[in-house]
Amino acid sequence: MIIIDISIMSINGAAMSDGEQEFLEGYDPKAFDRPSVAVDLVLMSVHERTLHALLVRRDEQPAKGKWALPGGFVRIDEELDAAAKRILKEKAHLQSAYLEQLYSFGAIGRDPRMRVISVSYFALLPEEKFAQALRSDALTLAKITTAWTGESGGPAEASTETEGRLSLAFDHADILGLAVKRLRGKLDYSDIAFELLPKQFALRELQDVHEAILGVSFNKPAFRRRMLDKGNLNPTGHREEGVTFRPAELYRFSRKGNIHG
Amino acid sequence: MIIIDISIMSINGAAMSDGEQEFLEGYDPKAFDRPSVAVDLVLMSVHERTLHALLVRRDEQPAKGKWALPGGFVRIDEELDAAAKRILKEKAHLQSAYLEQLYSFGAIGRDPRMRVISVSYFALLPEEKFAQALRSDALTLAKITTAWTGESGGPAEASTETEGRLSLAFDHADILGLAVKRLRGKLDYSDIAFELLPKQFALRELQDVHEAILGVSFNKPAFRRRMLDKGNLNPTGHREEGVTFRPAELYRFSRKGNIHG
DNA sequence: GCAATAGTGTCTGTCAGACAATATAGG
DNA sequence: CCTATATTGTCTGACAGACACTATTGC
Repeated sequence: MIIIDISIMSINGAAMSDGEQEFLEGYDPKAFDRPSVAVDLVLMSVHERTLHALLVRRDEQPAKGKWALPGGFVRIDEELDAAAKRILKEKAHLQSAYLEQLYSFGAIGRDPRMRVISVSYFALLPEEKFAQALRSDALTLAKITTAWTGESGGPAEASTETEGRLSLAFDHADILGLAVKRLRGKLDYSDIAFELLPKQFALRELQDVHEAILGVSFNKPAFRRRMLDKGNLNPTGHREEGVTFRPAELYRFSRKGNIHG
Repeated sequence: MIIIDISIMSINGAAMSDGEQEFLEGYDPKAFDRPSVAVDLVLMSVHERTLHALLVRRDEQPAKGKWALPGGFVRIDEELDAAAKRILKEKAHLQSAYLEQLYSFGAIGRDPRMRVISVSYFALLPEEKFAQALRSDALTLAKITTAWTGESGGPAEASTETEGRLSLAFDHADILGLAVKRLRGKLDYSDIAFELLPKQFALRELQDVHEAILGVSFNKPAFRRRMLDKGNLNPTGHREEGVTFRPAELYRFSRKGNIHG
């Protein structure tokens, strides 16, 4: 048995009006009992031409020893986005990242402790920032694969060189799968690809990002044209360094576009 | 006190390890103060070539007298989707509808009573079903407009013939706006347009739905070709009735497509 | 026949894919 | 010059928009 003191349920609110009090008393007590709300982050980047995510090893029950998405409970006086940012700092040691709310997972048995509703976020990072996050021992960089392609959806698998396929905690394989689906879906009509690249990048790097995420390969001249015709890539005049062949021009993304006149 | 038998916690999955069991017995739920979790529904349809939504007049504080999205609290032993379906039945008197989770809103002061995190859903109905929902006096059919078009986003406005522009409760104008944005975004790559039409419909009706939602008008032959070329519309052999001009062929949507050989 | 809308055929501009050709770095 | 990759140019096929044309219903 678990014994829960219901008195904790009313500490948080402002004073209630009479009408409200009456309204609440007419309810089934189970309707008034509250779930916990958590935030889980899917931190993704492209590394070695493959989609990767950051996972944390659980050192507490439940699912102790398994790999999980970095997450934590939302505080009673904390906005959802603020909770996501806090977890980004606390668990991944990152000051900032592109963050976007993904989906809320609320299946009854997803956490064996109690009813937990998890608001998931997906986060995108340029590869350079992964190193910073990986200073923590508890974190690993896992390769992400899906059995499906394109629209369909479903869970994703995570694996590392040393451990092979990882067993993920809770319903985190589903969350990961949805994050991949969303990423694939938004890639070509939004600007999120640039969140995965450094400030300056070669067009080939941009193409690698697209190919890694969508799992397809593109015709190079057509891809170049398609990207440049959008009018939001500006050549910097700088070139790649340290390559043994012709160095590529580096471009910079600018949100504004080139519409003037 | 509420006493919960922990046996209900294990319906979901594999048996728990010894360590997990031990952990659960020592777990103190008081450690976290919890927000309330609610579900709000954006019930939409196309009526008289315009996007409309179902709103309910609040007869309780807070925001008494204002119009709001039909909603309610999620019960502690209820899945999120199940809560959405329950509210669909209780508040809109509808047995079924296309339902899809939209976004979770958790701003601190969005509900003056207490911290409420609202998981919003958007629902699509064929116009015929609106009549059924409107049997309740508390409900109204409001015309939805947005100051923005296309991708940008922002709040939406609701209005009726009798009351003009409505003042919506809480952050419901934002939720409505996001629902419209999602609907516009998914319209041409998904099958959701057919959720807004009866089983059999004329191509002109399908075009009306697209035009009402996107706020643009299409070239008729091009629209026809685009829809028919997808291969998931089957002519029924039946025709429109009660029109004073040439009656249109009625089509039926089939998810499978025509891929055979 | 007339009005009104359904449905078809054809031209054309846009754009992505294929592929060949040229450019430039290190050696 | 050779290798490897960047970058450009040209052809072509798919497809949406424009628009003129034909078809069918009630009156």
